[in-house]
Parts: sequence; structure tokens; C-alpha cells
Amino acid sequence: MRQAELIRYAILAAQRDGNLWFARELRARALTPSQAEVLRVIGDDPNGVGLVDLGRLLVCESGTNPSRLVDRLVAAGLVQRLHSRADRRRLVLTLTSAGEEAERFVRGVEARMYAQIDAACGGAGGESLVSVLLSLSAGQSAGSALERRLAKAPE
Amino acid sequence: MRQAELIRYAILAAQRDGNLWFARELRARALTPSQAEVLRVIGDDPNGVGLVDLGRLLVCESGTNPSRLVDRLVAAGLVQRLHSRADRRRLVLTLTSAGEEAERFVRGVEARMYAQIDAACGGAGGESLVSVLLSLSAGQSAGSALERRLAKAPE
DNA sequence: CAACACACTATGTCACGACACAGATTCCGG
DNA sequence: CCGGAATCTGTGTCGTGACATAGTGTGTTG
Repeated sequence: MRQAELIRYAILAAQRDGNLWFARELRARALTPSQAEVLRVIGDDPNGVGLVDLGRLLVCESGTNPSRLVDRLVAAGLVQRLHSRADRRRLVLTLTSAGEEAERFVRGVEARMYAQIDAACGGAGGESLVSVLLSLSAGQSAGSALERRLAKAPE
Repeated sequence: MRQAELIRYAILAAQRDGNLWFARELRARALTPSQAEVLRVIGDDPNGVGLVDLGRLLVCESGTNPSRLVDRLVAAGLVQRLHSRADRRRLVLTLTSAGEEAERFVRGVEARMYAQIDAACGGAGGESLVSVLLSLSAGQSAGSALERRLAKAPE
């Protein structure tokens, strides 16, 4: 198998197995990985975000807008959907107190995941790994979402 | 953003944008990335494979068995589903001639994708990238599927 | 102010992808 | 040989994830 093919499948395998682990950890609170990302993005912005803003910041979703993803979080009582007074087309999404509690749970699961990633990196090699991976998605849908996330939360 | 988190999202973004590109290229033949992987795995084994065998070799699917994935390829006339004479529980999946033609198309698209990956790697860094990524999925569902693929097609 | 381009959200459709379970067939211990 | 365990395929269900389109609200230009 040529190296590029191995890289392709290794990325796919790492993403899929990581997602499986994350999903199993989140199941205790009946959350999914995508829902967890939404909670984190909404929780990171104290002013609340609209659906298009949210879609532009989600790496897990390159489609138009995440209406239905948010629907389930609203139904679960974790997210509040308010119509903006200034622009009645816009929604403003904020976390409820149950949503803030769920976000803290997500942060805890993520911390365990990041410890595993640190261990796999073995201290070194992380920088070149990141630079190659970022160049693979640079300027594209998910890559741009990640760039916007980095611009909002630097360092 | 800490490095482990960046690695996590960079993997997700690379996988998603790569999959999007692949899906758009395959749309000309009404194929999806998962279907393309099935065609390649079946085509690589001249003896045909069963559903469980196929599932164990697919990186894109860690579930039980890919019945419905194969269903669509059979409906499209690309895969032939024969009941094994020796074990009537088992199926033997082989490509039809249209399936072989589709597999050649998939190979062509993959070749263009791998050229892009080679360019992004810039000649170096590929080996450490692969070793970190593989360690992230080692022994798990998708990682094991990839290991089995490598065992079948060495070098 | 009227018409029209534009922005934002919602929804219909299709194909995964994970989980659980059902039904058929083979294998194996006694 | 026989009955249960193991294996294999099929299916029901739910939540994405991508694409297309509809419908409502805004604002801009004449």
C-alpha cells in the first residue's frame, strides 16, 4: 500500500475510532459527538450565536445550517432558541443551565481524550502532524471552520 | 487551543474535507465513498468475500455487517451476491463486469487524491504522521480493519 | 414606496453508521 | 443422532451529514 493511501486510511481510522470512543463516553448523558461540539461552541460565546454562525464554526458539519442538530438539543432542554429582536430572521442560541452542566461533562470527557492523544504523540511529532493535517483541509469546508475556531480562541 | 485538541479537530477536518472531495468526484458515477471502498475490497480478492469478511476489512464501517451497503451495489448491478455452496449461511460477493469497470474508475479518482496527499506531505514527515495516527486507532475497530488490510496487501 | 436581490432558518430526501435483535444454518459436546 | 452454542445475514431504529429547495424577513435601489 503506497504511503498516501496509508495516510488516507490512517486518518479515517483515527477519526472513526476516536469518534466511537467519544460517543460511548457521551452515551451516559444521551449526547452524541456532534451535539457535544455544538454545546462547546455555543458555550464558548457569551453573546449566543445564530445558526449560520454555528454552522461556520462546526468542524463536524459542512452543510448549510445545523437546524435539526440544534432541534434535538432544544428538545432535550440544553439549548435555548430565541428570536433576535434586531433581526427577526436570526436566532440567538444560548445554553440553559442544564446545557451548561452538560457542557462541563463534555469538557471532562474531552480532557480524558486529550490525555490519550498526548500519550500517543509521545511528546514530539505533534507539530508536524498538525501542519500536514491542516494543509490537507486548508481553505475547504471543515478546514475553514477550524480556522475560524482558532481565530476566536487563540493560543 | 491545546495541541491535543487541535490534533483532534485537524484529523476530523482532514477526514471530512477529503471525504467531501472524494464524494464529489464519485458522484459522476453515482457512487459514494463507502461504496467505493467496498468495490476496492471485493475487487482485491479474486475468491470473493463474505459479509463478515468484508465488514472486518472496511475501515469505513465498524458495525456488525454491511448488508445494506452491499444491497445498493447489488441493486446497481455492480456486485454479485452468491450463496456459498459449502456453507449456506455465507454469501460470496464478487464484482460484475460493470463493477470491475466502476472499480477502475474508483482507482483513477484515488490516484488523484493520493497525488494531493503526497503534495501536502511535501516529501517528508509522512512516516511520523502515519505512526502517530496508527497508534491512535491501534487495536480498535477501524484500526484493526486497517491492520487486516495491510496484512492482506503487504509492501 | 415598490420591487428585487439577499440573508437566515426550516424541511424533504437519501445514504450512511452505530446499535440491538431476529432468523437461518452450521458446529460441537454428549 | 440431538440439542444448544456459535456463526452468518437481514432488519428495525435513531442520529447524523450532504444536497436541494422553500419560506420568511431585511435592505437597497430605482
